[in-house]
Amino acid sequence: MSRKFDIKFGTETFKAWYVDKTATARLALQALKPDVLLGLDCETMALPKYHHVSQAALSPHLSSIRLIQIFDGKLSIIIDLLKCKGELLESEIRHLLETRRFIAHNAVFDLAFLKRQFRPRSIDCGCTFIAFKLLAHAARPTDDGLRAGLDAVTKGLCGVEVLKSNQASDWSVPKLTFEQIEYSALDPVCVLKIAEKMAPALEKYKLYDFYNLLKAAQHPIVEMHLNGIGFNSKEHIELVSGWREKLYAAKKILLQQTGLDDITGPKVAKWLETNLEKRILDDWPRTDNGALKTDAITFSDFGAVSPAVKPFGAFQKYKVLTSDFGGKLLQQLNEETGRLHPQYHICGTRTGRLSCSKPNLQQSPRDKDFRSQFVPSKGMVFVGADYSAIEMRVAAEVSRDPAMLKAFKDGLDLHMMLGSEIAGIDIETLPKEKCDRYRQMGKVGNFACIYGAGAKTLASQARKAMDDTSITETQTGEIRDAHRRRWAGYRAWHVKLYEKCMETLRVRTVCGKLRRLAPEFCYGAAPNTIIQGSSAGCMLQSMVLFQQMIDKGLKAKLIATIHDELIAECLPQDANEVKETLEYAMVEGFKRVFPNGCTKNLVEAKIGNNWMELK
DNA sequence: TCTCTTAGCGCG
DNA sequence: AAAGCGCGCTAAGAGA
Repeated sequence: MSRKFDIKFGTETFKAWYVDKTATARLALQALKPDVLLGLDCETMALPKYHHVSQAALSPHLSSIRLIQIFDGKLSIIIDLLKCKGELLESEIRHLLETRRFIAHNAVFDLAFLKRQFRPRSIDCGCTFIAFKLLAHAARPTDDGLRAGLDAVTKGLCGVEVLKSNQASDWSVPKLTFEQIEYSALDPVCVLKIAEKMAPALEKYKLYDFYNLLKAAQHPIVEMHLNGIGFNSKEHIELVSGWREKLYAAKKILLQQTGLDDITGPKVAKWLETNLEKRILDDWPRTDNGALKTDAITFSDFGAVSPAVKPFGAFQKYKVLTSDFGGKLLQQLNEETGRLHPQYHICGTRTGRLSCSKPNLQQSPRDKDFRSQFVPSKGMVFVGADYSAIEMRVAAEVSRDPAMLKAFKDGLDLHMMLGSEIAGIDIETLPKEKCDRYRQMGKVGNFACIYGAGAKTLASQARKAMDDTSITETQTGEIRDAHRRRWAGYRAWHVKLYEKCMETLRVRTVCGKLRRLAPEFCYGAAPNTIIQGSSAGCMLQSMVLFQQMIDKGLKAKLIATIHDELIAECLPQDANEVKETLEYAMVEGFKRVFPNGCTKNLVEAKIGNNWMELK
């Protein structure tokens, strides 16, 4: 039964209108004030056939929208889509979505459902969650204790208490309680109210340009989530059983050697404490709580001095592979699509990168057999590309180091260049058999030193990367010095940035994201934020551009992004066109951030039948 | 039994 | 003078 009632937001009172008749729903839509920004929220419910799936209501493939709530500043309408149906209503909602401006809290969630259910050509929708995170990162040095839920933000910005109990309630019941309806009416009100509070702050911190980029990026990001990625379960199961065998073999040896009942980090630490010689224990690194560290780098560092610690490394590798990537992925396959549907979190990091979860595609092992399990839909191919040495490129662009800039312009190998500096010999005269080793040292040096790593960190990194426990801190101190000589302009930029940062305690990426830093982070995190964050901005721009090409008719789907890599899929006969378009979008995305930047050898896309083949 | 923290590790 | 950074996920262990 349709119902009109009053709702209170603090001291203000607004009208609300719950509608459960199709004809009335159309009247309610027409009652919305024209031309104003609209607060938007949806409540979703699992489809009956997926009631057994936990959290099904969060997946757009396993559930549908129960309520759409829209607030125009005076009136909040709640349309019950379980009761209101029909093509006419659907086309009117689609028209509303295509022609009005909206704002929602964590809009990517609502957008995924709205896109699937109403297929609008586009939706102009801002996001108060993104805005809140941007402001938090600009104002606070850490995220500790930060709550970004709609209720917490409303309390924080407007001082108004709203119960969020409705969010977890069952939205699939045939007849909603009045409480459910009342609270659902309030959600879009909260969104519009906090948006009004945040707008001047975004202006003040000069965050609007970056906010608008993230707002645009919602579209490709929702597409990637909805599209998902194919996964070969059969091959995966075989690979994992191989890992398990290796794990058990390594475990058996260790159990015999140590006499322990199980091999766990804390137990191993205790065993080492009682079994290693004192002179080794004195040098062994410890955790914050005083226990012996039991990580791979420590084992690799001490493998040379004590043969007893060597077998722990291999065990750990397979322990992680089986627990993180064995079986867990299969559980996340979507029952409706049979695919993985990772979630990308806009503003999920303080630098401006995306983060990813359920599953986190970004941490997939580089193992060939593993990556080859990610596949296109039947009859399709992958087209993928990554930015070549994007962080070094951005380091060159922001620092204006003449040697780095020239190296990119001439298409040279920057790792080899640092390698020859370390060797103290010109590249041409460097003996062939020594080239690989020095290049690898140069690579480790380039990646660690731009963020201020010292000899100690560098030594651990080099020992692991080069599988050589004999590398000393004296040697890596020389790598650091060589880096400062070879890229002297970069060093000067870094020092200057550090000094400025210690005064302002803030750093801004080229794309405009502002980050507040604690003083102890001004040395390493400041250059990292600028370089990593601006690189991420290039990718955001390129995703937006590529999706625009798709909207204009390019026959492709966006599938995934892994920081500097973008993957699409298409029919084989369209692959060449898609490949060219992807390269264009990524080069253009870089140029949006660095209009005069060097794009030589920046991107080369590949066509393949699985993720591994794109490398 | 559940929740929270710590240590460790996968990736870029 | 010296200082790697950014995530998400898992198991183990501690505490409520």
